[in-house]
Amino acid sequence: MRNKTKLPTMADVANLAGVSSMTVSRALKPDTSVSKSTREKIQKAADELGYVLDTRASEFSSGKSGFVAITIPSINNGNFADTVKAFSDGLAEQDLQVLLGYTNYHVDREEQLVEQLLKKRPEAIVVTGGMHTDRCRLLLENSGIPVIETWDVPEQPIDHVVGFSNLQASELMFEHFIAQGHKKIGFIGGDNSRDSRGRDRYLGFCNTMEKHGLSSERVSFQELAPFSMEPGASGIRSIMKEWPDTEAVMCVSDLIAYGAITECQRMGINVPDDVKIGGFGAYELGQFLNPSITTIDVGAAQIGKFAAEKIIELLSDDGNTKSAKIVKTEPTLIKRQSA
Amino acid sequence: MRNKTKLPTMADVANLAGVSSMTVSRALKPDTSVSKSTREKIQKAADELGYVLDTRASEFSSGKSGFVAITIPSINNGNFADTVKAFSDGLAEQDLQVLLGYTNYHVDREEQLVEQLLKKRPEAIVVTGGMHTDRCRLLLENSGIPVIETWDVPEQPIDHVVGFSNLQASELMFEHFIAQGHKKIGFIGGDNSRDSRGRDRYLGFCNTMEKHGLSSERVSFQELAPFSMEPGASGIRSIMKEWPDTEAVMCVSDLIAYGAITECQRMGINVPDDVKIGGFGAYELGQFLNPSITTIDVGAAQIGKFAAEKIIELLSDDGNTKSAKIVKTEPTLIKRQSA
DNA sequence: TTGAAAGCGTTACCAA
DNA sequence: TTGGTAACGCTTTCAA
Repeated sequence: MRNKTKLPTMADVANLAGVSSMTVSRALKPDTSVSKSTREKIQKAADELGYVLDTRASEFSSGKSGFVAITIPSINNGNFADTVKAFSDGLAEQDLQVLLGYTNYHVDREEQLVEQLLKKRPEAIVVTGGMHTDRCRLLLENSGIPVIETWDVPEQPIDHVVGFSNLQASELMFEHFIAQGHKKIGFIGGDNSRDSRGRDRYLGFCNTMEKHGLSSERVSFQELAPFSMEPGASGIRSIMKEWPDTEAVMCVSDLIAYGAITECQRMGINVPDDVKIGGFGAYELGQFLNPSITTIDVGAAQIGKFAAEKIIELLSDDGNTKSAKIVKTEPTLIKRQSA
Repeated sequence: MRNKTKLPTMADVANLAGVSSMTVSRALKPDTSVSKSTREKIQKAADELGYVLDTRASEFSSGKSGFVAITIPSINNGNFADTVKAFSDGLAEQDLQVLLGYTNYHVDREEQLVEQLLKKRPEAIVVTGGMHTDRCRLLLENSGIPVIETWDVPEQPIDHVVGFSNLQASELMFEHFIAQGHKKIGFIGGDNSRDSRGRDRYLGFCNTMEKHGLSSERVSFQELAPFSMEPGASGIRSIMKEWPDTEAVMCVSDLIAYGAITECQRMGINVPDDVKIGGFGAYELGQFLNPSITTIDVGAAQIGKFAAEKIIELLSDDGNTKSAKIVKTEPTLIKRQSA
């Protein structure tokens, strides 16, 4: 019904205003040479018809799509949300829209998503991490547009990178534990096969332990469910049961850390006096909890901001200015009560 | 540089495969009559060229955009995120993409956003709430596509509605307080001028109090900052200072409730023994906190799901089936520890 | 099962 | 400052 009603086109506006559609096209954009009187005439005609520009036609005709694509693992993750927000804010001035897709941490889903997004001819594409299927890599390489991998520093980047080393980031926490004199240190993580960033955080644990001649056996891997603290609780239970003298544990995320902390409280273990618990990600909530959570701030918003800046640079670029292929952000330790 | 490289088109694939571009067009879709051998030939040619369909051209040509638009107040709100998630999940099977915009709770920003979205010719649009600028209303009315207002039940709907009465929803909490024998009941809210849903929750407070012949004076309005518990803390301080015998307070959101609870703990007031605190929104976190938060579940995901179903129905519709204009979801009280 | 021609609504380009 | 004309890459429609 409704959909059958044909919307007015530029030609309709042109007719009503008594000008050519080319003039309408110009009058509807700022900074074009149209006499004031014609412009007003056209504006009036457009308002009268309730005309709204069809950007599909406009973008198709001009060859630009006016948006950039970004894929993130999960929409329910405050960190990725921060990246996306900073990213879209950074692009807003450039009249670039952001098309967002989430992969649920699956590379296959990512491949499917990337193809879908590419079909819409974005002017650039941002993906999370450096782990892709072969076909996905190929699609990105052949896309003819700037590609930015984020949240990681892949060994073989496709094109550009804005990220940090998850390995080095997690080392910050363990060095912090060690600086406080602890030696019996543990780690609670998730399924590493699907999440290379989580894996790198674990590797950071192993590296630091090894460097200081400490054991890296105090580990618990849990099935991570979105927005659940249960894995943290199970993880700390299992670690404290097997190694009751554990002094400090880092969790792969703040939420897991919070789960571990509340479980400690339940078990009568004081955090941080008996055991120190560290998180990862610097979620907003962590500062309000009791105890507040010591964590690693990976600079999620910064990643989005830098990615946006890079894209603006690359798109305005004539191909001359060589922007740095790899931009690294600096994770920092946020010292709070829990560790 | 990269952007100058011309991507292959259907014609290129057609040439390479030795067929017409029309045949390529057909071969690339499922369920079309193309002989198996031709289809394979074309597939091979497409792969060889790294061809990816240009949906801009295809959608422009066919007149369908393949996506629906949705606007929400904030991207950082778990409830709205739930709505969006259920919404996009519901539309995924139909090959409909979701274009998301957020208004920051500003009707002016909403107007701007809606116009921007409409320029892309979505096949339907979903907005949050029933409060719009006049021009925004007009744009929506003239859009020629199904419009769905959500999260509320406006008195004068533009078109379709999937929502609930915030007023009735908040009454659930106060009736719960009263059923427990409480009479000295309060409310902590925010700036009502910008948030009609918050205002309706306050009206629910006034209504219920009046109905039971109770005073509705125990109220504190705070400046609400995103992701801050501080307003809850200030609110409860101010209420307990002026009316120390207050028995139960409902907060306009779970986060505010959590702020109020922690402040009570700081002040040596036991929740729920001394004072009961209720929230609103049923955020995932509320169940893990100590005490866990009694709250109103508004069925955020349900709203997204119903909106998606409605859109599918309306789009496949020939205009015959008259789908109900207004779908109401049922908020429920979730009884937990804090009240 | 395949192909040819005619748009879809806008902008780029050149001319007036 | 304006207008005419030719794309843009695909799908629709009709014909073979």
